[in-house]
Amino acid sequence: MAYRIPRGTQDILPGDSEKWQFIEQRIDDICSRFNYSEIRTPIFEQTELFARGVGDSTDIVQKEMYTFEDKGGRQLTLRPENTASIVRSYVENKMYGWAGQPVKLYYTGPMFRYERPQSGRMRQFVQFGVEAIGSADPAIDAEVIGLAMQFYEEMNLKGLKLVVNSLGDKESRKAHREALVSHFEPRIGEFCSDCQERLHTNPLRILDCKKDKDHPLMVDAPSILEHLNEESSSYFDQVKTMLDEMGIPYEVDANLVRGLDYYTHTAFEIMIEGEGFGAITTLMGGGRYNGLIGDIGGPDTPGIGFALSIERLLMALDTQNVELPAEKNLDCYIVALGEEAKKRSVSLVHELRRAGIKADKDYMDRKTKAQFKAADRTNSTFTVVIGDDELEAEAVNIKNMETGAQEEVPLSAFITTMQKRTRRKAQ
RNA sequence: GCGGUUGUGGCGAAGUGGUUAACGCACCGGAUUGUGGUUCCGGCAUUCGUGGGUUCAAUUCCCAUCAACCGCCCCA
Repeated sequence: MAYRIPRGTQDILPGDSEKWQFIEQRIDDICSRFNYSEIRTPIFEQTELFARGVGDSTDIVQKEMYTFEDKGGRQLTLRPENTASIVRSYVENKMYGWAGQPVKLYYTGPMFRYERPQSGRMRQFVQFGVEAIGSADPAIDAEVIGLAMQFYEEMNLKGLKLVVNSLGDKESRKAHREALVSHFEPRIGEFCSDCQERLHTNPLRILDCKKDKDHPLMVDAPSILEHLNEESSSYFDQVKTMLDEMGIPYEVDANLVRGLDYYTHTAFEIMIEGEGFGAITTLMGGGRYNGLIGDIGGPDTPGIGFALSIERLLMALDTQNVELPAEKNLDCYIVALGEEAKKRSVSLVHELRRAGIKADKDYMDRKTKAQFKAADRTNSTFTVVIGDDELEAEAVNIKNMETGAQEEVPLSAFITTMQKRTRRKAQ
């Protein structure tokens, strides 16, 4: 084989594409109920947007971006996530001036990260996410989290765990950061090289380190929750209270940090428990990003959102044996016998389709028996036989594939008869 | 970037240093004329990821390379 699919990408073939379509319908449906509108932004942006938006110290920016230069010498990057793009669009299109604040948006589309592919991790993967921009009401935090939980519930996924934390506002984060530096600095030499780096770039992420998680200093490391100022603390309490009132169970994890720099206040993740999942347990991640819009050059505006991977959703559904509709079926398959009938079947099948009927015919010059087999494979409700006898009689033979019953119908009444039998109407 | 496993027809999967590379599924054809889902019969890899080496001989041994899968880091 001469050409291969690029590493870390996949073809979604018939049999699976129906599952994707189904999920996409459910996304559109739930977002419409929550009053979120779809936004579609480009698949690539200026590299600088991600570097600034996502954060220079993040793994995404440091080692995972697909960056290239175009013929005009512009530095561009395939989007590794969508929030930065949406915020760019929000600012560029001056959405802060729109009627109907907050602006509530959702998207579904491919994201790109240069990673070693493995279970649940691809170089091109599809995220569904929402962003609510313009409101600093804890109720919108609860709504966004509630939307994510409701989505999984409607997909019949079980064993989910919602984890929440607060990263506080700028002031709280600064206090926490200083506490972290003074806590770790004296013994930073005992930590891994990544953590030594993090001490100055982003000490918060030391808490997230898996290598050093058993180090004695980790146990009594300063918690962000202890450094929240009154406003931040009260905000977090309100979000939690609302989740309680909505009947959404959650766990507070003070070490939940998230890998992107822009988060403030509420951060959350949905994990899945259970076997057969490889190394991946995070299905969705999100949080509030009150500084981001300002960082990107817009007015100081609060925002919150989440993103989840469709691939991981499908994996989860698969491990729990949740069936998704994938079967296709046809109303009518035309079996044509003889040269004359084969020619005639071309326009016949077209007429059926114009009449709203799902129809197909043989294109492989198969024998009678094989055409019936093919009809059977398409799960067709009816088979229509047209051969020399029928042509002579100006009629067709309609066979019900379930009962085996056949009836002769005049050609002139064929289409209307099929419409009645299949209850289809012209489009 | 590092580590592990694997690489035989459309798919699944045996196999051996030496004439024609099992088997199952799928597919195609046939079992008296134009009728499916069962059964029976027949067909379907000059070739064993790619390149090189050892050998009289390699799909089987060695080396390299590529790819896939899984794991680490981190994430969705």
